[in-house]
Amino acid sequence: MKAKVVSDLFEKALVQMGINDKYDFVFETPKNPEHGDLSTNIAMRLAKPMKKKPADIAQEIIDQIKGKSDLIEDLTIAGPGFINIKLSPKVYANAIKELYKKGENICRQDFGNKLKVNVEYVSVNPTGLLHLGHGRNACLGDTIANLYEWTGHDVTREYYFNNAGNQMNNLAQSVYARYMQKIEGEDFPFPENGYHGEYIKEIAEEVHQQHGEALKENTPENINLMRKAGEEWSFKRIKATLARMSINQDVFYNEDSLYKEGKIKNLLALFEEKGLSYKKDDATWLRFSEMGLSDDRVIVKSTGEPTYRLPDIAYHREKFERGFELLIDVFGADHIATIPDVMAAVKYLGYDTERVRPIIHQFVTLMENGEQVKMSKRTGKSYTLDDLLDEVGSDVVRFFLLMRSFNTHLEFDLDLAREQSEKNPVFYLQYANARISSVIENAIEAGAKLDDENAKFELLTHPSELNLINEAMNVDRIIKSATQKCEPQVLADYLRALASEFHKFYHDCRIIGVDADLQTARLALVRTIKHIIKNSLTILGLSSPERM
RNA sequence: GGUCCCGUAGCUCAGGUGGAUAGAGCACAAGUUUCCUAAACUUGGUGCCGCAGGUUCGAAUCCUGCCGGGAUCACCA
Repeated sequence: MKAKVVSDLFEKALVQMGINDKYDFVFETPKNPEHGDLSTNIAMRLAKPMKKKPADIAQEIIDQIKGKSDLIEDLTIAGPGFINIKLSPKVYANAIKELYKKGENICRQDFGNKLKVNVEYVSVNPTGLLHLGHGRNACLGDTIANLYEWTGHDVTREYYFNNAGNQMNNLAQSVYARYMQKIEGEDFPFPENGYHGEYIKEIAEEVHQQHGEALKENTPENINLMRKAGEEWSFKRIKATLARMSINQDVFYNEDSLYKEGKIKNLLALFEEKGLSYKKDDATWLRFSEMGLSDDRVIVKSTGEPTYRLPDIAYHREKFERGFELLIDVFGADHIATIPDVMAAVKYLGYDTERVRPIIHQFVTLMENGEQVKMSKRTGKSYTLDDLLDEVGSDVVRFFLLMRSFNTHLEFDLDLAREQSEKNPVFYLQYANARISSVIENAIEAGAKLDDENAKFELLTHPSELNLINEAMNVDRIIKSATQKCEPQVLADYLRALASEFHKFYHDCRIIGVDADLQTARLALVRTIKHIIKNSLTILGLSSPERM
């Protein structure tokens, strides 16, 4: 935003100097405020092609620009050849006015051009409850979807699940065993690789309540009932847990429909037709070795069942066929190995892999008193996402899961999360919003009028005001960057910086009761800040309480 | 062994396309409120940026090799 103000001037200056080629140079905000509001490395970039000293080039540029714009107060040469630019306060006044006009639309952008985006996340099979890692996946996916929505994309939130196959059999047999143990005692054998979670007992209990002892025989029909019961029980709770974090997906895509609708068959036929698959040892193999990967892999087992790769590939193809132009897949680090296979196959099928964006997030560990927590103290069972939501609430869970870059291992500090005080970073943000609400309320009571597009923003000259405006000016860049990087952490970090500038401003500058014009300008400023904070919190999926 | 992620302050982590004196939160210490919410603000300091080379005016950032931690490498999903 700031750079826009000066870049034209610089480009004109270069033309004046007879430099018409494009060179790579940047404007940036110096870390050290003594270096001005903006600085550019242009002179250093030109030193080599022009065969002159950076300082001399810088001086030439400065001579060209100086005095030509009332937006620039001063230009100086510093360090190895930087040009430091001191902007006139007018730049900030213009900027905050522009932001103020956006009102509640302030975090919205439209660079998405209605691109059809599919964000797939959570996607756990209905065999149990959600845990912390799933929580990270869910919050990431949901927030990425929010970001894309706010930037003008046409977003579909999707959940892909599989309620067939080995794991579901396993679930069914586990429920059956618990059911039988209930009737015949603890000696009834439990399947070796069964699901040991306590929740299986709950499911068995429900089955028992509903059917009594009628399902004692290990028949396919009865096992199928167990499976259904387990699936429904799990899905109900998964959805409920997600809803507690305000996560509601649009499409629940069942892997099974790929079979029912012949998508798997079609794909197999296509692979065969293209000579990409072959039979060996009764299995069907895909020639990944011809797609740039090292080894061929089985896609249909000798038993006739496909491996996970086949439906995964078919599913991606299906998403493209449904018209999506960008596929974002949110996976945990344990899925890392499947991605190259899918990508290679998708590419070979003629789709643009640039349009597939796998987001692999690292694991989460829950820490308490410096030690890893695996079991819930209260229940003695393994720690679920619901347990965490019970303890600290959705806002804290979401923020903690989002405040770190997805590709670093995340330590969830339970002690800090439990802290209902200023130590908790979530409250720091929400408090800024609540403070502004309160000020606005008081201002209205005192008879201040709020809707003033003609507010005299040029009166905002206190360093704390300028710093706050300066931070607010970054909002578009941040939202865009967070979206393109699929990195909510960028926004979370920005929000903290913005809240910090706000709190400093609040401390230094009174709003109500100062000179009328200044009061109007400051009210307009804090309302703008409030919109940014509130919208950012919304994008992150957090609430913005008006009072705290 | 191959592939991916990570290694930055006591701890947890940031570090837009390479830039000037590497930052924040927490923890620790001291202070600020007759005045719009003190869940706030102010002050205090610590870094072989894992190691070693390379690229260049300039590297925490890019390249190569190594070391350490995590994940993953099925006719399991």
